[in-house]
Amino acid sequence: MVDFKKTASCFDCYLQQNLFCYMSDDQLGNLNKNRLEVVFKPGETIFKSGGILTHLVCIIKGLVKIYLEDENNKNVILRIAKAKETIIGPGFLVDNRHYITATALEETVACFISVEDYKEVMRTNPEFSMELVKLQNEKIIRYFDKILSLTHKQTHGKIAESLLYLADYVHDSDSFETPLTRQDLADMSAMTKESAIRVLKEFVEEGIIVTNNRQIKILNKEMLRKISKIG
Amino acid sequence: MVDFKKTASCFDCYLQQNLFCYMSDDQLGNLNKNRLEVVFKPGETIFKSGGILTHLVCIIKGLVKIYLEDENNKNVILRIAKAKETIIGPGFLVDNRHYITATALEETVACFISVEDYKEVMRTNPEFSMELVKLQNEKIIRYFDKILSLTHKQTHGKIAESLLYLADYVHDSDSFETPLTRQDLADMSAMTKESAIRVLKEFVEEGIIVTNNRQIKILNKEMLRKISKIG
DNA sequence: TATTAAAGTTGACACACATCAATTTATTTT
DNA sequence: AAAATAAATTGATGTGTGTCAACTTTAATA
Repeated sequence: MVDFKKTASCFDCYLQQNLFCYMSDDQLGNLNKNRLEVVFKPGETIFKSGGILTHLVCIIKGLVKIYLEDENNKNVILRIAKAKETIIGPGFLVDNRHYITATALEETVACFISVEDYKEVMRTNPEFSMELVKLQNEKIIRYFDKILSLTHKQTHGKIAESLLYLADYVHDSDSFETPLTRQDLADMSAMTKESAIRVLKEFVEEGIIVTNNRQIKILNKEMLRKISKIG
Repeated sequence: MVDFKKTASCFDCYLQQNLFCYMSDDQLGNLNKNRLEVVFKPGETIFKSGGILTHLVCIIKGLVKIYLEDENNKNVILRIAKAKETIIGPGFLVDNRHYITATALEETVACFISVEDYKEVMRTNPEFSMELVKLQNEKIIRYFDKILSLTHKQTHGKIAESLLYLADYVHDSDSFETPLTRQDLADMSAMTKESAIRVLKEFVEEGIIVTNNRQIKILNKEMLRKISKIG
């Protein structure tokens, strides 16, 4: 029997998340049968809010912007997903609709796994299901944090938080060139792009960061943390 | 063997949620052994953010305010839980900490079921786990809605939404006496109590609602929906 | 390289909402 | 029933941030 754990790169991702580690070769083989890989160019939509959720998406390579859209074309960016993450929209097991939109920020390779296959694994593998509940709960914790900061903090605190998120989570460095536009930064922080630009400018003037278009370097991280904390 | 489905009132709640419907009498018996019921008076805390999550709470009777607290004692009310609902905090299967605070709004009877017992059921009952993922995902969908309205809508839209929530979900009537204070209404809608009061006053002046302290009657629901929609 | 489009930047202005303070009305306690 | 506490209300005021418009810079396209 083929060792899918070695041939299929998306399974590497799952294994790293402890999601598939209790799975038999039979189960993996079945998953592998229907899965498919797609390459997305920057700006392309992977799936769109309102659409039908037929597959779960595992990111093999790239960076993905995950956001909410409202009626007035105003967006809230929930998070930036990286390689080895699986995007499981909340429509899964509910109404099989997408509530979030996912677009590629850079060239992205995504692996699509059928919802039905996923459900079959859940039926036969309790550990897998528990891991899934855990993953969803971790997301809920992040959303709680987001709700608090978007509602209670003002512009400086919110931009500080977004910069820390980019450095610590997305780019893994205090000096980075981000594919995010100023509008994206504003959508992450629930404000207008003009406000985002003005706050960034102030941070530069105060020597907290240096910017050159999308190149951002954090000089005083402690201060950013403080600003983020006090709001 | 005792029919726990008939003797233990909290199991009625679970059965109504389809959570325990696939469970054997053995499994129910085990759950029943450790469970305990507690009565809370209005204003009393059922569990507190930051505390250890040792039990899941099923509300048998009453009304519970579930909210987030930040460092500056500002709260965001996420939802009002009613009888027959189970409160499963996101710390479950993650770090066993509470991220939300739950307080009784009226006399409330709560049934506590041990986290370990719950996990045991998940291990032996895949349908139960899937139902749990579904419940968590339904919550995430609601939180997405909340994030959008709290960040994009202004005071009138947010209060309109809160009033509709109270009428349609909490009190099941367009005319109700709510245990929520004006401060609570403000915390639900992410604004100050003064703003909440002023918006309510305008709604009264425009003939959309009638208020007498905590007694609220919706006169023009269509208008409320419209205001909520346009923000 | 010229041309067009998109993204970024800046300033002037308006206003929605928070803040603060004072007062009235409810609710609880003695 | 009186006193004390908590909740609700109202007005005056300040300001943070959105809006609009003009302009500059960068990136994309012909």
